[in-house]
Amino acid sequence: MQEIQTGIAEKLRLAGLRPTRQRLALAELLFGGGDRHVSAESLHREAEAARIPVSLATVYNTLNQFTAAGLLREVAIEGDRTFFDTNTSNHFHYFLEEAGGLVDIGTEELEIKGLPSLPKGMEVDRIDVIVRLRKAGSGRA
Amino acid sequence: MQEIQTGIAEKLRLAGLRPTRQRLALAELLFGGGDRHVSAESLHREAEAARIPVSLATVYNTLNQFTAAGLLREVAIEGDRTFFDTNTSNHFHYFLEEAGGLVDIGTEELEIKGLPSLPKGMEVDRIDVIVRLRKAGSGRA
DNA sequence: TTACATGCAAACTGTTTGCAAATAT
DNA sequence: ATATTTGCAAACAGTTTGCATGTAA
Repeated sequence: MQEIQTGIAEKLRLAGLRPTRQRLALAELLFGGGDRHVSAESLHREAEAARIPVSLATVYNTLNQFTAAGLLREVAIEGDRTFFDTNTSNHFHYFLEEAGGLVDIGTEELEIKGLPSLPKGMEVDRIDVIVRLRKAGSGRA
Repeated sequence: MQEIQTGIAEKLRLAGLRPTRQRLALAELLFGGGDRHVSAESLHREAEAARIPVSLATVYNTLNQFTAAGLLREVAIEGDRTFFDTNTSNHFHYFLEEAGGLVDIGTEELEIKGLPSLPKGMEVDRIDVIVRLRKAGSGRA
């Protein structure tokens, strides 16, 4: 674990990003608590609710910048919106199909084995695992 | 050829879809050979190249209908386009980051263990695994 | 002061949809 | 004959971008 609030401006600086009002506020929302999964829309709504004036475009830009800087991770979910995860370490997800929500699965709990030999000249960048859950009894296709 | 087409028409009928010219042609492209990964755009281009007149809207509709009918499977890749896989059985994917391509990993080769207890009232619908590959030596972030 | 960040609106991309014409049964 | 499907273009949603204004260093 690292330092918490004071570290945010520093964190941005280290990432080569000026700690502006908007970025600080968004970073606070994102990294102030525990691990989070957000979309641009959801974060924007949250900012509005917190009386932080930020345009949606800036939220998009900020999320992309944070991702490029390694502060966030993009989660591949099919469908329209893009999700960002504040937990950038290696871990996997439950995806709640009805609700559309994401929940972390701790890395240590899940293990992948038997990865066959890779196409030559290739190496693993990372592995995304999404366990899709549905209400028990919704039956199968 | 008649052989194949007849089987495909049957397949569509069983799925509750009228075997129209366009659907037959697209189904032929999709299911005529081995397993395939397509996007609406790529399939549309392929159809044009094969002198099959189909509008892009119909390609979209058809892919969605085939997916709803269980003939295709949607693959979750972050980014703009949606991919469809003709292999609907349980299996996983390599994603070639530079090229943007998908390659199957046979199920039996890969194994997931240690799935923790699920949130109550939930059951696993399916598990998506995407092993992201990059050119060896592209270094890490 | 000066380069960078923000906000707005317009632009863009992939995808969906309304409706008239065409087609399958 | 009748319900479905097609194609086109317009509509849409999410996201990106150009440019004038504001702000951090």
